Amino acid sequence: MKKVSIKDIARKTGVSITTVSIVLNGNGPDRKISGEMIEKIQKVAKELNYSPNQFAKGLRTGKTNTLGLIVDDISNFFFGNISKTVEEEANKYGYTVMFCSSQNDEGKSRDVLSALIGKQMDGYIIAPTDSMLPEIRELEKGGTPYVLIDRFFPDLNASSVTLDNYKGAYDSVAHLVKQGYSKIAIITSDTEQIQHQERLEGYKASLRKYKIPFYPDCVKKIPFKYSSQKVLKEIEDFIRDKDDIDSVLFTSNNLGIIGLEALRRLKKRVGVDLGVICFDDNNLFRLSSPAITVISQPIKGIGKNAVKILLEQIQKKKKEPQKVVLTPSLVIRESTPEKRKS
Amino acid sequence: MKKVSIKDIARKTGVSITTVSIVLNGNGPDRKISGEMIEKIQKVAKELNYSPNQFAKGLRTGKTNTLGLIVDDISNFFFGNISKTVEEEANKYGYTVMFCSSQNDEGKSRDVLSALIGKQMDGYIIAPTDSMLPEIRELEKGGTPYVLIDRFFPDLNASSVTLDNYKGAYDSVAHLVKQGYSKIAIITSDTEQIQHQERLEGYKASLRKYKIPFYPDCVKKIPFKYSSQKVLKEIEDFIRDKDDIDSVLFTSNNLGIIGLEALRRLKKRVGVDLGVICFDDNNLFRLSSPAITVISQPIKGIGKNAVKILLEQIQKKKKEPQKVVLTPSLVIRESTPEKRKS
DNA sequence: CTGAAAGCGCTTACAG
DNA sequence: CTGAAAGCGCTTACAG
Repeated sequence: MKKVSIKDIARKTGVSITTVSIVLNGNGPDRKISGEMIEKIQKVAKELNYSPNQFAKGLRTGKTNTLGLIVDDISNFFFGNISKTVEEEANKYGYTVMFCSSQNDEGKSRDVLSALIGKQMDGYIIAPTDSMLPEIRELEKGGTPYVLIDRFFPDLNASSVTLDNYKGAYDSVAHLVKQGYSKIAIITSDTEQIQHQERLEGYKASLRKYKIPFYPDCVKKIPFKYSSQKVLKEIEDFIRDKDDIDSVLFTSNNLGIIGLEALRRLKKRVGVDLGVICFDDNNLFRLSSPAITVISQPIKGIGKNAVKILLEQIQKKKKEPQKVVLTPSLVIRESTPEKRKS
Repeated sequence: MKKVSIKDIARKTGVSITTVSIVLNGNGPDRKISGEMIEKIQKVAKELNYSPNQFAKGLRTGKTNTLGLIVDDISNFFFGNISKTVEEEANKYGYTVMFCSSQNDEGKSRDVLSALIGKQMDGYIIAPTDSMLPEIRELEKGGTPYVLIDRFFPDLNASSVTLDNYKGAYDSVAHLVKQGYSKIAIITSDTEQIQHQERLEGYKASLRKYKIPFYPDCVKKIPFKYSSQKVLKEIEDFIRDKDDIDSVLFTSNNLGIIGLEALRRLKKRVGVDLGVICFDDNNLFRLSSPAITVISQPIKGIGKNAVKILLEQIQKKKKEPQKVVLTPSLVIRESTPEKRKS
C-alpha cells in the first residue's frame, strides 16, 4: 500500500516529474504545457488517487496552508464556537486549522505553543494567557504571523481581535441601574488579563455615571488558577456573606456557570432574590429558567476577523499590526427584572 | 531570522550532522558517543534555540507524532470534552493532536478527512458520520491506524470505543416506569447511525419488559440534516400534537437542548407536565431548574480508551481491531419526579 | 513546450 | 566512537 507520488504519475504518463508537479499545481497553462498533456496528467493523478505529501511540500516551500489555533480550553462554549468559525473561515481560503488547548495551565501553554511552533504553521491565532508572553515574543522575533483574540498584552504591539469589554460592563451596570438595582456586586478573575481589568473599569465608570456609590467589598476577584470546586466555594462564601447586594455581574462565561451553581446551592432565586447578568452567552444562560441576561460576544465576528487579519499578514498584504475591537450586545432576559420596591 | 538546523549545530560544535542527529534523538549513549560530546551538542542546541523541522523529520521517517481527531462539531459539549481528554492523553505519550470538525455536512466530512489524510498523521480518532464510510474504507485499505468513537459501522471490522446505548435507553425507560410514567415518547434522529438505532431498541425492549404498550406514534425521528430551527419546530409540533404523553426521552445532547427550548416555548413544565430524560450530560442539564435527569457518558473513558487503542495500533503491539463498549450511568435529577396520580 | 538537477532538513545503513 | 552519502517527495531556477 505504498503511497503514490508524482514519480508514479510521471512514469505512467511518460513525462518528467517536473511537468507533473507544474500541472498538479495548476501552473500548466502558465507554463504552456499542452492541454492534452494537462488532461492526461490530471486523469492519471485521479486514477492513482494521488494526494501530495505535505511534508515534502512543506519542507520545500516552507508553507503549510495550516493555521494554529490556541485556546484555553476547547471544551468551553465560547472557544468551541470560536474554533468552529475559525475553521469554517480558514477552510474557505484553503487552509486547515490545527487546534490546541492550553488548559489554562502555565507549563502546558508553553509546551503547546512550542509544539505548535515546531510544526511550523503559516500563522497562529491565540487566546493568550499571561504566561504565554515569552513564547509570543519569540513568535514576534521570528516574524511569524499571529493574531491575538479575546485578550491582548498592552505592551505588545500585536494584531488582535477583542471585545469592547469596558462598554460591555458599562452597559450591564446601566441596565441594572435602570431596572432599579443599586447594590451591584462584580465577580471577576484576579488575572492580569487585560479584559478583566477593562470589565472592572467599565463597572466602576458606570456606577460613577449613575451616582451609585462604589463599594470595594462588592468586588470579588477569584484567583485565576482555582479549580472549579474552589471557585464554587469562593463564590458561595462571597454571596452568603454579602447579603445586602441586590444583583451581581459575572465577568466570564465560566464564572457565570459556576455562579449559577452557587446560587442554586444557596437557594437564592435568580431574578427574585438577586439580579444576575453574565458575560458571554451559552445554552445554559439562554435556556435555563429564568433565562439569564447576558453580554453577548460576536463570536462569528471574532473568528472571521481573526482569520482575515492573519491571512493578510501571511500574504504580506499588510505589515502593520491591526487591532479590531468589536462591540458586545446586551441581551436582556429574565434574570434582571425590574426590581420590586422593598 | 533563519531557522537553525542541525547543520548549524554541527558547524558550531565541529562535529558531523550525523552525530548531532543521533545525540538530539537521545541515541547518543546507545551509539557510544562520548558523554562530553553529548553534553556539548545539547548545550549548543539549547543556545541556538534549535527546534527540529517537522517536515524534514516527517518526510524522512514517515512518522509525525500527531493524531487526527475528527468530530461532528467541536462546539458541542460532548465533543469539546472528548477533544480535551484525547488531547491530554495523547500529550502524555508525546503526541500532539489535530482537530477537525466535519459539521455534520457530507461534503465537508469528506473534504476534511481527505485533508487530514493528506497531512499523513500517524493515526486517526473519528466520530464518523454515515457519509464518511468511503473515506474510512480508504484508510482501512491504506493500513492507516484509526479508531472510531461514539458510533461505528456494523459492517466494518474496525476498532471502536462506544457506549452501551441499548442499556442507556433501557435504563432510562425503566427509571421512568418506576417513577410511574407510562406514555413515554422517544425523540431521536432518523440517521442510520447505529447508536440511535440501539437506543431505540433499548427503549422498545424496556417497554416490553415492563409490559407497557409500544405506540409507534410515540417515536419521533427528526431528520438528521435539519437545521436547529427546523429541529425546534419539529419537536414543538410533535409535543403539541401528542398531548397524552407523560414523559419524553431525548436520544442526544443536541436534541435534548433543543427539546428543552421547545418545552419552554410550549410552556410545558419540565418534571410537572412532562418527565424528561436526555442522553449526555452538560451544564444546561446539570444546572437548569429543574435539573435534568440524564444518561451520562463516561467521556474521559472514551477519550482514554481511544488513545490507548490507537497508540497500540500505531506501535503495532496489537493488530486485531479492538472494540470497547463502555457503560453509561443514569444520573437521576429533578426532571423525572415520581408521577402524581391523576 | 519539457526535463535534469539542486536542494529543503532530516535519519539511517554502512563503513571505518 | 564518528562521518560521508543516500534518499524521503516535492518545487523551482535554469537550460534547451
